[in-house]
Amino acid sequence: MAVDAGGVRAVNLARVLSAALACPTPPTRADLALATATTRATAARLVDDLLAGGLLEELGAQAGRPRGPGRPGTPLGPGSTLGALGLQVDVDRVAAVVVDLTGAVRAERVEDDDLRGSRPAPVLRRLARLAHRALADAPDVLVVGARLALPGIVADDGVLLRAPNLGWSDVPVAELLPDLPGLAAVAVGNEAELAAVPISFAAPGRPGTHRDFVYLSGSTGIGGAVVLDGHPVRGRHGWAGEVGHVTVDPAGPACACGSTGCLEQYAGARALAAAAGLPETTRTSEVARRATAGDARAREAVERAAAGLGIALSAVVNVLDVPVIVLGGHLRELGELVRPTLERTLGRRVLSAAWVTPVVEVAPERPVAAALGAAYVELHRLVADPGPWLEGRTAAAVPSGG
Amino acid sequence: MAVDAGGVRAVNLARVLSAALACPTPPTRADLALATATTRATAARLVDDLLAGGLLEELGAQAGRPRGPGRPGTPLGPGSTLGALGLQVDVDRVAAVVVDLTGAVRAERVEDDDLRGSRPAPVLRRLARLAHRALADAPDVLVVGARLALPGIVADDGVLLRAPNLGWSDVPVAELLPDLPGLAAVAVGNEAELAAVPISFAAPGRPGTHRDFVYLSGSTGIGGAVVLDGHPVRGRHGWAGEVGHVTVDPAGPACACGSTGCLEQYAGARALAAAAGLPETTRTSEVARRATAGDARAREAVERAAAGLGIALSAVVNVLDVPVIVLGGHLRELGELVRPTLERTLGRRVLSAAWVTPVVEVAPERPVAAALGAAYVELHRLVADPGPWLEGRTAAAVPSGG
DNA sequence: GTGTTTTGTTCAATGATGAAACTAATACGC
DNA sequence: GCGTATTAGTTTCATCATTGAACAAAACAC
Repeated sequence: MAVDAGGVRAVNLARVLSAALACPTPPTRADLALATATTRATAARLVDDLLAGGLLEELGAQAGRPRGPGRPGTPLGPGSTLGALGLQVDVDRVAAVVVDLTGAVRAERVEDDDLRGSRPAPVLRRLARLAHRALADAPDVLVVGARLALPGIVADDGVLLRAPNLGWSDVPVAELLPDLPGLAAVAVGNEAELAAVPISFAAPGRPGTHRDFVYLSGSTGIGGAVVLDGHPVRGRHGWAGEVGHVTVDPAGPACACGSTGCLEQYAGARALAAAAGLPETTRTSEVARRATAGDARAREAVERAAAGLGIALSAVVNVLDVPVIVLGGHLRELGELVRPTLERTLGRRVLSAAWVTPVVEVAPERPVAAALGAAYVELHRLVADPGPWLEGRTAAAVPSGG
Repeated sequence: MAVDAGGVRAVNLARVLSAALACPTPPTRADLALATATTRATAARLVDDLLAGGLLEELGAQAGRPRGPGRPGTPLGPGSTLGALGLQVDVDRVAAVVVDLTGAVRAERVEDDDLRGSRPAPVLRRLARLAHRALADAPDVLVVGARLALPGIVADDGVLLRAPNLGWSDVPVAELLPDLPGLAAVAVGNEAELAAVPISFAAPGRPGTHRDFVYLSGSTGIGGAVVLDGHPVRGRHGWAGEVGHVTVDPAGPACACGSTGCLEQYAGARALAAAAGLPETTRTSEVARRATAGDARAREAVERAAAGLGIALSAVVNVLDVPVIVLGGHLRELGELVRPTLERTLGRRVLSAAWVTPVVEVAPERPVAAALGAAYVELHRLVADPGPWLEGRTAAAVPSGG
């Protein structure tokens, strides 16, 4: 069973499907044959299987094909009947989204709330109710997987080891979460890592603008994700990305983690508010508003955050050679305010800046980015190996309902 | 040409060969069939091709096989007629080694010298002469590739952008290096990244003790390499691993790179010597000797280096989740002296240390580690895709000489 | 309306693996 | 010493997916 004829078919199914999803414009069977360096005969057979499985769909002939001589091809697109459930528990909200293979959000349920210091079990029951409703909102989508984004360190077996801002520790999330209809299990992942996925991908399987970047996330704390060559760097245990606890200044203020001078003490939402002379619960957008309006203390706080970010991110860039930094989470609000100092610091402290200057960008506004990314990841699992899925429902009709 | 029958064969050849090299004890055809989840018939066919190409060899029947009922199998081992040339230019030496697939060093030529501020062309000519002699030392090895390790930032096209300690800038190394007999081109790579390879691999294709670690290298400067899941993290342009310029303390001493408080200013060989009140060119082993002997300034210098390493490496571990740190280069000499402070700092500053404490190890003494790793990398290229090699020499006999 | 062009389909040939039968070589038991 | 059990390696045939070429379909262009 190393790689036999069946294995070849599985690989080529994935290749054709990936190529189809990656196409900026709906491809025909002939286009896919070209893209995957195979013959039209093979591409057509593989496409037929993918159509039967609902992974691809034949689009109307009008779908923006360039006109010209010759028989017009049949434009193909991702299937709209297959989707995944993305879940998110954050300090500010609970969310559930259903996303299909085209990238369309077929259902979105969000409940804003302050979940700092909450108890896991009730929150997870609430999340399950929300997920139920989202699934009911999209009855004609066959959901092939579910994943939950959590702002903390997650172990391989689905146990949340620690989410400092939620105040959760050693929570067996996968077990506690009530069963969802038609879904075997809910996978669990880190919020920043999952929120970075919609930056890497414009839609499931379709490359986004960047293949290599650091994404900074978070609200109170600062989480991060490093994406290289389109894949998140997860580390030995999947705990990579704790940019918030990189030391900015060993003589700096004490951090709740036991260390001193962590980035979080400079650019975390509470530290930022405190430095601006405001109550710790002040939203970052308010600090940014005051800094823009000319408030001296607010401006100083923002500068301090920018300098801290510069030092911590210089370490990341020096060690990982990532040319792009995307500011997400509450750091979005600071955006242009921190850019000058941040880019200047990077230019000075990054060794390779002489050849390539790191670029700082602001992530698009998207409160449920992590849930969206969670859904994408589940869809990518399907796309990466469609073989078993197709075998599992041979000759099965398109699902008629949830 | 996506994946056809020929592609299957290529993949399975690589699978069988990789499995054979990875085996701790010489495997038989039947063992390989088991290891690659294929049938004995297929494994035997693939092995025969690999034998014909010299990639595998049949060992004597006495090669440590467990005895028992049944027909004894034919133990197989890596071919001893195929090898690669590993080259190294360091501030302290020039080296050329020929390593075969078994991992045996068939030739080793080293010339110690101080190459700080040297001129590239003469050094590269000298390296070529050394390589010639090494190749002549191993006439019965067919050399399939060559790679040169350089202590600096290397671009994809083989240009050395900057090697601060050598004092080289923008050197088109691949062009300047005189041609070597029977070798099309010499690839170029970063010294730390290549020196880390023999830590990942006990022999070509044979896993070493660690799959995930940070390797610290260097003499004057400090280079680093991060290995995750057995593969070095190279970054967007291949410039990852500049641990030496991670900021330890933004208020620290100025660094030649233009920044302040870089790790190099704490744990670099010159900084270490200076902090110990010794001439900058003092070898690190001398500083270590004095510290061990009780010299107060030397001990302070070592402590300062250990603290700096702790802060910089905490950043690396927080961001990348690498559980093992291997001290190579001149940091080997400090070894046990820095371990207590280093491990303590890591324990305090690494967020995940509560679950997994990072381990600090000292690399084995091996002055030509980078050259060795360079040879391994070339051999791995062959192992990863033996198909073209086998086709290129169909029915060719074992080479009778260089 | 006819010719050209490109798409999609059909069909025999190719090539590698899988499965099973067969031969080879050793240990074990009597 | 000899037969049996057991495992290794080889041979042969069937299977399966791709390839390549020929064929049918559907549009544009003159």
